[in-house]
Amino acid sequence: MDSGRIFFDSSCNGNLLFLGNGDSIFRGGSRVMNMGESSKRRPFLSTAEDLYDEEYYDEQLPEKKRRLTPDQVNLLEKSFEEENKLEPERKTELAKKLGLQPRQVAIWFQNRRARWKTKQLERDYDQLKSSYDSLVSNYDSILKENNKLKAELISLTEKLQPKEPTQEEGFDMQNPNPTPAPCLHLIMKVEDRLSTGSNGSAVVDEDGRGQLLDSGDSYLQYQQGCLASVEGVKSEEDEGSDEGGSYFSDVFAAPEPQEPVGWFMWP
DNA sequence: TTGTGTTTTATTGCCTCC
DNA sequence: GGAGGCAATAAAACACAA
Repeated sequence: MDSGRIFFDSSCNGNLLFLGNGDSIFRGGSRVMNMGESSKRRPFLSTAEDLYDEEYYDEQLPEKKRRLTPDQVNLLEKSFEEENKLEPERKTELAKKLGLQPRQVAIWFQNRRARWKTKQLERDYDQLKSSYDSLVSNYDSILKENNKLKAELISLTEKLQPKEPTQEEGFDMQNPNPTPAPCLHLIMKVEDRLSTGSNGSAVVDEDGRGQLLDSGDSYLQYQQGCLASVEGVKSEEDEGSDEGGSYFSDVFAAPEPQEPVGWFMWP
């Protein structure tokens, strides 16, 4: 395209002003004046009367870029609200009404659509952000509830801790390494389950052999018959809550009985 | 008054559709 | 291939603080 710039004649009579590479201003092909000579500017937002007063423009010729009057903008805005696309008929009609070139009307609509899009993006962003903030706050309260339950669980665990065998009770020759009480074992597992860390899902036997028992979803298969004895751990469903899923529903979903595996056997 | 940031008008180049 | 739309950009006009 041409590197020069074209401007519409201020008087809106359809003549073009052409700024060539040398910054000279041409009107209808002949040089009128250069940029230095064009420094006379009308004040911003002249009255509509001024805008269409030929004498005014005879004195003020030529203009570079000119803002539309509030009246022109109002009419354009109204038209934009009705329909943000511009059919050729409406364009020429509007241009006539406003005393502008159809091209100027088209450009105004184009820029207006761009502004609308930017605003729309901002609105969408705000909406997403508030939605995100609400999710974060929800998550925080769930986390607090989780911690509360964990603390409760720990305190109950301590209460259930088996006493150290005393001298009086003696040493059981038949069973030198007694397994922990089944329910205590379960509590330890559930506690693992409640852990918020990413490592909380893999269960390893706690006597140091490092054998992986479970990847996180099926460890209760070893503990049939003991679920009811865990106190203080309730699913939300038990409380009649219908919001979200249950924290423990998967934990308490009793699986089909399966063959116990190897050394990990309940008495 | 002047420097700086924002808004508005307009151009340019590319893309899509008919 | 021309018309029209859009994104990116330029530049004038304007607002405002220092």
